[in-house]
Amino acid sequence: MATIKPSLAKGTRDFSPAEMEKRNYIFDTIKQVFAKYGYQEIQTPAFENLQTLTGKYGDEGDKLIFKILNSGEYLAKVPGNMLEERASVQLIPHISEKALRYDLTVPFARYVVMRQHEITLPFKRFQIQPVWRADRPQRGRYREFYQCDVDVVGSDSLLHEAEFILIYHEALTNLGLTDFTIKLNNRKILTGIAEVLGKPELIVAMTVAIDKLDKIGLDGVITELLDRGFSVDDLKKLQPIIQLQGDNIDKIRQLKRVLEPSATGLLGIEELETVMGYVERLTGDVALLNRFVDVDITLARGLNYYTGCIFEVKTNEVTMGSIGGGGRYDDLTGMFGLKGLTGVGVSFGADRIYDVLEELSLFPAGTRQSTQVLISNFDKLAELYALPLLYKLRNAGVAAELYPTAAKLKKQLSYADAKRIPYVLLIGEDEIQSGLLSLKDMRSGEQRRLTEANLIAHLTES
RNA sequence: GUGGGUAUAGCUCAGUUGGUUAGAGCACCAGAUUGUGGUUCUGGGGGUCGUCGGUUCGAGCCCGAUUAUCCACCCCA
Repeated sequence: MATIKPSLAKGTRDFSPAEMEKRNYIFDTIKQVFAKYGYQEIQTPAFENLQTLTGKYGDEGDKLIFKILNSGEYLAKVPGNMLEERASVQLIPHISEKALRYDLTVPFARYVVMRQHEITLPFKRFQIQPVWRADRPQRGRYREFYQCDVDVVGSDSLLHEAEFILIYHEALTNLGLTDFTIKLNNRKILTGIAEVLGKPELIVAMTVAIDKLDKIGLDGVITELLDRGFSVDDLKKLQPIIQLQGDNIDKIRQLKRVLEPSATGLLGIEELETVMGYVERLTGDVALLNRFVDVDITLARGLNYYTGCIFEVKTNEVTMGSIGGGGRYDDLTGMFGLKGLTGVGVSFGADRIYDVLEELSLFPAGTRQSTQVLISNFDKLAELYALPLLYKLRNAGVAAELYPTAAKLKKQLSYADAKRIPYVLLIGEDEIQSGLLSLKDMRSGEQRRLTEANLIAHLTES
């Protein structure tokens, strides 16, 4: 076989031992918080039936799903002249029946429907697995990345929304982040605004436009809204809402006034108040809400499916897209035929959080070394002497390894140094004869001679 | 899908208006030290200058194409 230059597929990464340690630190920290709030872990397959995934993420989303080519003579089944016409999109279902999962929420919905008779509602689950998107990679955007999802299905209590705020706050704080914003909105408020303007059918156009406020500015938003069918009169009403000022209480007060004519809009407001009331009651801390939570009606993410509260988390310490997001779906499982089951959940973007922690140097230093003691290898005799000791050390719970060949001592010590092994045990002729083994502390450089029993005792307590 | 930047050693990069043998730091290997790493000193290996074509007496440098990669937009974690 011809050799080829080794390279990674676009948007993917290898993880070295050092990187895995940091990644696991993130996963462990997040997991611990999830578990504390009563969520249980599940996993689902890396790929699903294509049908399970298509049509769930909008037209744009469908394009970004990695499809898996059928096996065998996959072109044989393609009907008629589809091949000559080169109609790619129409061709896809004929040549692909499987695809890599695009997120964790849709597979979870499928899981819930398939297991509806065995799960107890409300069902609280978390899931930490990679997802794949055929997006163009750039800063903070990968084609393979991990999501850490936490969802509850079958409960309409807004307590969950409140707890998600606390989960975000606790997990991110535990990771060392100090300045981040949990943006909060509610789909019903957006619906209400469109109703008040008398143009409920334009809600999507409206939210897409005002979502861009911080990117294209007020003038840009106004231009876009006029293009999309809003009148100058509408804009007069809209403008004060888009540019809401003040703290959360002030914003809600202003919104209430504007949304007076819309029952749906007022319900959205009430939901936000309930959520924030829960957070306040749980923590007894109003400052937490003021510091980390920001009611932001320009937040419109995932509008296609969210029906209640919408979340998005951004760090203010570095420039990075959102590091988390989520919301409530009133009909999470409806697309799989199970009606009337509500779901709410949020997600952490572990890979982006990694980049943020790296940039801020927030990873704890040298969290854990793999091997505690390296036994040197002088010659065959020393090796034979060392083998039973190696076994004893491991049985005593000491992570130990024997250098596999009788290389120069310099090389063996360099190996220990590169691997940050704190102790090296030197066993040569003297040591074998006296039974006193030389233990070198690699950090201080000090060396002491110990009996086997003392050595094991020393290493197990340190 | 749209727009821009970059491509030179394993890594990060320098390389003058186009001119002899393409450099540095780090990393790696060896020696100084035959049983002592990390520090120091000395030496060494390693390059189709992304690829293909063009201009020129002469191209790492200029031009074109192509590929890869990064950044921004759309969208998203």
